[in-house]
Amino acid sequence: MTKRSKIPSPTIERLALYSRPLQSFVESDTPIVSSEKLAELCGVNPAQVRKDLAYFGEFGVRGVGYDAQELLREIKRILGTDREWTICIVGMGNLGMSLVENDNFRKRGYRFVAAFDLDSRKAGRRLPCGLAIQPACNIPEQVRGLGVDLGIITTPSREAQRAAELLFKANIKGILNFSATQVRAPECCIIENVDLSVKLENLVYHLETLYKGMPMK
Amino acid sequence: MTKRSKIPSPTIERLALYSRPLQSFVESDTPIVSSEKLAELCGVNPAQVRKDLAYFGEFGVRGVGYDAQELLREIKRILGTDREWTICIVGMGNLGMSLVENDNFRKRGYRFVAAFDLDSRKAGRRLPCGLAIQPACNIPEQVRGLGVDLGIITTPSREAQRAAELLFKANIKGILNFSATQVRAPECCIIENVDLSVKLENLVYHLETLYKGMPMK
DNA sequence: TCGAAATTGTGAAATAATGCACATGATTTG
DNA sequence: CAAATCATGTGCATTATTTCACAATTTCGA
Repeated sequence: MTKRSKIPSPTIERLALYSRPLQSFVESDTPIVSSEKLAELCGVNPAQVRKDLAYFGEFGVRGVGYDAQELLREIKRILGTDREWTICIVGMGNLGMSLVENDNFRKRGYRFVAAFDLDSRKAGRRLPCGLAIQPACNIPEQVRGLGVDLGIITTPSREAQRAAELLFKANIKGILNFSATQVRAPECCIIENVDLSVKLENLVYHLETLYKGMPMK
Repeated sequence: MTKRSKIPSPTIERLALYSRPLQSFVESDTPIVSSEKLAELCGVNPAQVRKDLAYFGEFGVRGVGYDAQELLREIKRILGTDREWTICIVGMGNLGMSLVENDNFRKRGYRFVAAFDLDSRKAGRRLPCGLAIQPACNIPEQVRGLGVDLGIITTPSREAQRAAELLFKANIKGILNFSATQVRAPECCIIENVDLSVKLENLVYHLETLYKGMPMK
């Protein structure tokens, strides 16, 4: 299940976070940025920024700061986002449809190359992006054939595991799962779960405790 | 013994996670559930489940397990999801539209009561759920008037802060921010950020290191 | 050229979170 | 009714993560 790594996983999450303001700095021709500035914009501690980067090398200049463009390039190289990744998506409900059209993904180098739905009546419908919805039974063949890198699951919970199995069959290596169920996966496939209502529940808990005057994190 | 003073925030996140399978158990008339079973379904350690619950009380029976229905009720009470929460959403692009229609939210007791867009040309358009899109300038008055609990931001990054300011003006207490920028907020408003491409980047990093034969989590 | 200011990189301390292991209490079985 | 079994609750050791604090390095101005 879990092997050893010396890189804390919160560090990876934050590297992605840092890249947002860095992109802005590059676009606005701000050549140099300090760990303090970056930390402020990302809501973290400056020492944290430096330590996160230190896991991978020395990218800054003491007394000066970091070259925004260079640091951004390094972070992209570290994360693996310096190349295009292809994605297929299973479950073309409202959420699925919106993700396929999502500009942020495209801008960051992700490209949707196939869209599936378990309900074969949706098959054939053409999406604004040009893709046509395919029946889920096509997944193994299509995904293998296209050499798709990542899968996104946006089916209802009860169908998530079935969608996942089809993706495993296609030998996919990573899945972003938006359904509310945990998917059981073989060793060779990495699953990242994003349960949107969990996020809302977090918010609600904090508001509740705040209102009740209880101490909170 | 209920000691609410120092609740780890991962615990809160997991409580929400536990409620999913618990709901299924209740629906399928499975009255008793063990920490081991629950842990397995959520991909965590059984001791973790017990410890998480122990922060809030003793809900199980030694040698037996937990009453699914009762535990679910308790978790909902703890999280504050035992009542309806009203939501307004700002940014009616693809993502915003899909969230408004999202069934999961409705099932969990969240209700959208207003939808806004900064582009006033979208105003007046009626959504499938019955709401009509309003211009963002209406936020302060409308949100206050309706006593909305939570805000969701689904605008492009560059407009996120502006959307947030309008929500602050309406005295909103919590915001779920889907844009790729960190929003600066006053003390009195809690922000939860959900950057979807950060999730993808995590996945990509793990795949990269896997491919390169590097040790990983 | 020197000293002050700025800012990184990092060892070590502090804090936080997890998981083990076992005492405890419930239930079942022979 | 005793023994075996099961599963919770929890003290404590372990592991993970964050933050501090300061030496090292660069820049700038007098």
